[in-house]
Amino acid sequence: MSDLPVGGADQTPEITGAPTIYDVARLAGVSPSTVSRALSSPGRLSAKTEQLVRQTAEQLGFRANPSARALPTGRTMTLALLLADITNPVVFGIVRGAERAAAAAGYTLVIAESQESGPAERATALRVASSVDGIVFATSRLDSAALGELGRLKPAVLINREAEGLASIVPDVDRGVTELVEHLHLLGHVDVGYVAGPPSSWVDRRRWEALLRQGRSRGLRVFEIPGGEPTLEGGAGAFERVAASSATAVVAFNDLMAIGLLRAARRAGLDVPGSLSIAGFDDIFGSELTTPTITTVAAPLERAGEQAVELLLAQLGQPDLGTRSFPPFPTHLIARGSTGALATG
Amino acid sequence: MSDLPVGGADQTPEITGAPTIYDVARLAGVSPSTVSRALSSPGRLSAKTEQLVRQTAEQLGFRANPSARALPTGRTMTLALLLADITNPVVFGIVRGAERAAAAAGYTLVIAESQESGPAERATALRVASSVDGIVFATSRLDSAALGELGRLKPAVLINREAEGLASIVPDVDRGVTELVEHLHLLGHVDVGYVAGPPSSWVDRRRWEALLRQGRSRGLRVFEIPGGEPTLEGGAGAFERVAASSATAVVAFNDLMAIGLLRAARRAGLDVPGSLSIAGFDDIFGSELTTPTITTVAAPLERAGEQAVELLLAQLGQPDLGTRSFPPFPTHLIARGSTGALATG
DNA sequence: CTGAAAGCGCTTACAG
DNA sequence: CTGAAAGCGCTTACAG
Repeated sequence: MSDLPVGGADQTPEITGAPTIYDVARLAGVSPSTVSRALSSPGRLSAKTEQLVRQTAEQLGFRANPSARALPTGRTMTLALLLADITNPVVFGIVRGAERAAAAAGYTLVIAESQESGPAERATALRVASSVDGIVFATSRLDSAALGELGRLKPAVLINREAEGLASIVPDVDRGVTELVEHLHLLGHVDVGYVAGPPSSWVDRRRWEALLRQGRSRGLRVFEIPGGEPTLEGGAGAFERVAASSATAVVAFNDLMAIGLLRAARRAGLDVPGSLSIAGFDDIFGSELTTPTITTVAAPLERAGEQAVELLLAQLGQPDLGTRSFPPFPTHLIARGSTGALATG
Repeated sequence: MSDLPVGGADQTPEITGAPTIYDVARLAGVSPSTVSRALSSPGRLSAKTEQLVRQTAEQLGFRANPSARALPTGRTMTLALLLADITNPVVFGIVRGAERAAAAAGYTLVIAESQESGPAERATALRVASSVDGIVFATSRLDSAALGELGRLKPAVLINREAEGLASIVPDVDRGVTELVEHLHLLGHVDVGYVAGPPSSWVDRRRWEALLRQGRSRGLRVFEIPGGEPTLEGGAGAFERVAASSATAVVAFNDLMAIGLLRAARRAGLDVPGSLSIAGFDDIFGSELTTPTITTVAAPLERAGEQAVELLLAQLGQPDLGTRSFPPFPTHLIARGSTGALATG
């Protein structure tokens, strides 16, 4: 693109565009292979030659062409991160963690959003697959079969999701949910509703199961309330159903829904937590801003993003790691203002 | 990567890894050049041949290798989006818009964050430059000289920033600020403080200038109050200085700071807006969640992200568009609860 | 309209 | 330790 106007006095033998290893080789008086080796397999040349080549490359402002490098090696040095919804604050931590880990390893991160649609997610994965060395699926809306197919195409790691034969980074949901259940129990709640997330969400099922299991073991009556989209609107939309239920406390699939629910409840004149306790998951930006603040089960998502990339990178080196997974990452309760004892009266 | 176990019965002449145009050519009984043409320059072959090649490619699950394509053409079909801080909700809209526009044009988007550091941003730009066809700088912390240098390396477009010789997408700050000033004026405020953002932020200066200009023309006394980081913490940290000033209303560089300020004010027992009005910029997720909700100057950031990519794409086709820019995008006031008249007494 | 051939900028056995 | 050569998978003038 940066085509310098041709025809000027040539200080250097006619270099158009970016310098190549041939330009470096000529100037350094060595062969192109030597330049390649000096730059990409340090330590395999005489220190003197390597030094000379490096200096010459530096002087010329040489930068290896990634496409040219990728062609013979088959390694693009690029990773993809697939997200269901980039505006969901829950992905921040993941994105930042993944970005950092990728950059630290010299990899570039491609981020693609599929706006909560499974088919779109698959199409995106297929589209980016050929330009990357591996894929991290965060908040995937794909079923196991589709994920398996994509996993055969490229090394892949899942976050917040498990699927046969694929490496994954998942939360230890029970840990945080146990704390949450205990918290609600101590506050005197017995009827606890779970406002469900998208049917295609793997964590939604894990959260529901954990709540059901832990709730029962504490003698709570736990039941499911249909949710809808995992958004503010989805949460608000579930309010009618929550109000119609016997629940004195509800746990929403995520904080976005919990906040939506909270706002709908307050608009309806309900006292939270006096008349209804509300809790969520993820501890997103915003959960601490509401009145009352949202009680939530948090997880180290930034760390999860980092680990997903690290696991993927390890897999690129040793394909047999394809199935291995990190131990589940811990979750914990952050008790805030939206949960409390029922106001007497 | 997906090396099928070798040695099985070969239905097709030994295809290891992904199929290439040679595999398609062999199966279709045409030359590789013909396959290439059929797939990348539709309409230049007989309809019959093109159809045949397409079907064969489909049947084989052929996907052109982007690196191999990029090598002779010099086009990577990839764009980069550089962000100062990915956790700042203000970038959501930009990211989503840019992502959508890029995908629509068949481009892949690389997203890189430089965590509010100018040098890191430059290093990142240099690093990704060789793998992309162009760069969008959103919320850049670089000075004009650095941006100019990078702009000579690759086509570039700036969002929320102007720099000599570079295309940019900037807000019409005056529009929203005029509304804001009028709003504050009507509420009876005279002493208005501006809590400044980062010195390296171009929009920070535009916001301050617009506020100063519009404020003066309405007879307000507008003055600057040192801010700090453009974060919740930065806003909270400025509270002491705000309280020590004569301001009855403050406008913060962005909503993040406005929210931080609001919370610090309330912690200090101040009535907002009874004793102090607070406004921000950007209308981020969260501004509507606080109590009171945040009055803010909003902008169509998603549209801006889209336009930035469209402008960049246009530039790739016609390099002379390098300097041209879209008209400034409109901004407008969203008056909410954090601004009001001073409580009497 | 289609094929043969050269070339994009690297890497990497293969020799020496 | 270093060079010459082939090859990665495409595209694209150049012929016909």
